[in-house]
Amino acid sequence: MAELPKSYEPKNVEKHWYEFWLQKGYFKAEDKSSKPAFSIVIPPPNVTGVLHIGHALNCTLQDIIVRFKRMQGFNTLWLPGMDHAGIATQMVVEKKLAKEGVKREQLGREKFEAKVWEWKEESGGMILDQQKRLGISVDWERSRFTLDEGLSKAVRKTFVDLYNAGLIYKGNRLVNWCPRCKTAVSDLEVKHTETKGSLWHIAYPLTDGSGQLVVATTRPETMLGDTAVAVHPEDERYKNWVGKKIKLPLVGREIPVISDSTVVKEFGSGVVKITPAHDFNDYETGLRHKLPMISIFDERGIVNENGGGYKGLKGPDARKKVLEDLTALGALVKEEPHALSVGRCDRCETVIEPMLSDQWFVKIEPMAKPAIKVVESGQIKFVPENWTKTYLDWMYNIKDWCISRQLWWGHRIPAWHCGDCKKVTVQMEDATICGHCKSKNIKQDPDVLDTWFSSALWPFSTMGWPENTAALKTFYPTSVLVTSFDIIFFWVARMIMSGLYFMKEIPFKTVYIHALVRDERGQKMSKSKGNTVDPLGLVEEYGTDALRFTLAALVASGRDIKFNEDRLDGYSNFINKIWNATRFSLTALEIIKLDSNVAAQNLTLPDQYIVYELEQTIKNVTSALEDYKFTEAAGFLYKFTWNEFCDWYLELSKPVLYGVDEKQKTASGTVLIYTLERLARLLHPFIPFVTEEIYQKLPGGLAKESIMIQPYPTLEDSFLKLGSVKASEEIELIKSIVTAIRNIRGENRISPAVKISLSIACDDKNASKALQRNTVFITSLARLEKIDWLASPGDTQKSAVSLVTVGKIRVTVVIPLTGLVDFAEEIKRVEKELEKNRHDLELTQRKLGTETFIKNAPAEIIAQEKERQVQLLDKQAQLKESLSRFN
RNA sequence: GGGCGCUUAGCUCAGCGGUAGAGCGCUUGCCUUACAAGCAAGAUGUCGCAGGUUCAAUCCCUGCAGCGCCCACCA
Repeated sequence: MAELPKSYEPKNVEKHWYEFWLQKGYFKAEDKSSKPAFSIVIPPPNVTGVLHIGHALNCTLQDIIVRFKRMQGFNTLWLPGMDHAGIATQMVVEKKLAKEGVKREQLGREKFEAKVWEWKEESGGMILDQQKRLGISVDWERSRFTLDEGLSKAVRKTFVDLYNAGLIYKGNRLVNWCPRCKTAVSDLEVKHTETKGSLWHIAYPLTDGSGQLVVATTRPETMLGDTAVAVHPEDERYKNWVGKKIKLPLVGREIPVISDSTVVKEFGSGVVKITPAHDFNDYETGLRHKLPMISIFDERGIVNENGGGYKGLKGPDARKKVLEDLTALGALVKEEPHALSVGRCDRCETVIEPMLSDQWFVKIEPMAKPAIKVVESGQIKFVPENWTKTYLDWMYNIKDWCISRQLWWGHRIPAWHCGDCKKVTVQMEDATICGHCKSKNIKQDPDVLDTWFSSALWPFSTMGWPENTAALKTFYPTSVLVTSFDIIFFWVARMIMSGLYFMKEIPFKTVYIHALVRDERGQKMSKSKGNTVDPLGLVEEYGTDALRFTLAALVASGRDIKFNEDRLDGYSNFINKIWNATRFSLTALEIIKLDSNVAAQNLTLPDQYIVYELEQTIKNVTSALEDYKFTEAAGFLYKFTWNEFCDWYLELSKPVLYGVDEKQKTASGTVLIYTLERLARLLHPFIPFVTEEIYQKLPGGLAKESIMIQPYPTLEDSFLKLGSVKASEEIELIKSIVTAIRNIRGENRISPAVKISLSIACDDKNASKALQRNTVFITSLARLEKIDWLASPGDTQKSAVSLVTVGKIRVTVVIPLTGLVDFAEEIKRVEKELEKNRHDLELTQRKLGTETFIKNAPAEIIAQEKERQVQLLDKQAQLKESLSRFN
């Protein structure tokens, strides 16, 4: 057998195995199969850039699930792809062009689009490489891009169908407008941030000269577009003013005083200026009162001709000038500090300006209703559950969705405007004549669709919809969607709505929502903050497996994961630990033979114990994974691997493997390798590379072509019959004895090189026999010369004595200390134990002394407490006696 | 203004009705022929604060405080 390196070197193996898997086609799913289907569609990353650690988390979790299901025998599809990410990508390319001194307008639409495609190839390639490094087992041949021909067709069909159903309409509405991106954005793309501002009180004179009304506003420049002033209908102060007219200062326009119940009397002066074209509240008020709506800004946020003398000024400059002029007029009554929330563009952080413009909308309510129902009824489940409420609350209050964007990168809206009859033609095919008047004087709508419009179709558009494909039949609805909470509204909700509308079926049965990864101070990672953690850097340093295991172990956190490299460091040691356990096992194989028909009677106690523990681990890990409890599953695996298999079993197996009993050697060696093989399979979904490497090193006959196509270990495995609970319990006793001896050795600083002799007395005959049969394990692990088995402790002069109890069995370990140590250490050790004993005993006795406890607690608990008391008293007596001997 | 989380060992985090766990860090001793990225032993916690429910509370309930997130048109 070839020598294995002393430490695991991921770099040498990861690339190799990934290519091997690809070449073998293991990631491919079957459109038709006798196996049950399991499917996941990947949340497509934006083509804009490199993956961050959040993607790594997202991919890792999905890959764990997918590999687990694949091994369980499902026809498993994990469908990959990328999102064209309209606004984000356009911005990136615009920035890149700006560096070359080019504006997109100079290039023109077509050339600009070509540039984006160019860039998409480059950036998309990088993402692919990154994903591969993470080991994701997606079916690459099914990879989709939201601007693919097929998906574009799906988008068109969706648009046309919804339009024909009256669920898409075009309207001149007040929308969120980003003056920098020069496009409308949806409500979700506006981020509100608390900002310090002012509340300015401005005097508006009445036209009849009977006085003035003072309005309060945070945006004085918008007065240029005021078309009314409103007061509350029951506000006694202003009752008589309603119906009168005001002469708007600076502008000179006459506007009415109206009454509207949305006005809050207590706020400011109780008088509100109404600017329907630049404020969402005012817009509503304007509609109710049929007020004129005057836009005063152009698409760049600069005052237009409606702003009179202020034309050409940018928002902030206009404000300054308006305030100056008002002051000069004496109309500025006062200015007070006022905190307000300012909406900013999600992408570029520019302050959003509500603007009137022609946009396309989805009438969302008819689609929302069924989408609410399927979640309320539990047809779609959120994990963790509490996200259900978040989802539903948003859905109950959902508003029409503005889907048009004034961008060049994206799905062009399939609508053609007629220059003659002015009507709109909406259809699948590119139109050449007007569908109404047959005129050829038509032009396609210049706008593109919101990126999320195409993402909403992802679970079925990627499988070939609108064609009725075999893939759809087999894999839709998908099994689970894995994503983070920040896109529940953007994406999850819309997929549910469109899935139900177009497929008449839910898009996925479970939505697993995971945390967001933040930096070690809890800040959201972003490029601008420079606090991003590059997963590839971590992969380079620690290996993919270590990163994956760490992410799985950390994911249980509530809402966010503060990424901490120390944890990664710890788990990378874990990978190395497994590697070395393998090295040991394989070395052992050089001296023993494998026997697939290993006879139960040749098994050692440790063999029976480890198989039993393996069985428990299979049970625990499988059930944790079924429930998406990744952290728990990782924990079970970690404990079994390190604390049972390595710390105890491997050590226990040494005296056997290096011993003389050939039958035992064969049996033990076989159990060792078989357990390792099952453990590798159990671990594979989490750490695919090292487990494949290990698997491939296993002796012939045991290792098949690849670990990733082997079954996930189950309780049906006949090997597990070799396990025994009783053996596990006996090993527990041995562990306790060994630990007690080590404790005495350690505290007394008895050199590990010194082999000591001691005596052990056990009060239980059967246990005593069992222990004696297994003496070798105790002497080996505790580094003993020999053990005298006694019926009772006997003479304990100048000895360290330790009472070990497991269940009802009491074992006394007596270690003669003569000539070995200074007794002062042993006295300290005993006193320390006595102190703890005192404390525990007090707690127990207090409990047992409480009448209500005896009366109300379950018998089981009382018995347990009594047992504890007996043990503690025993121990106390022993400790006291020990002390007295040294005095 | 509504909603949701979080607060556990020095740090990063699990756990969750019966006397607290992991990794890193720390102390002591070990190159014991798988692993010094290791082994063994050990120290460290009024489980945010105050009430309540319970025989029993870190865990359930209420209130409070601190931190964070999401949603919301109070100009």
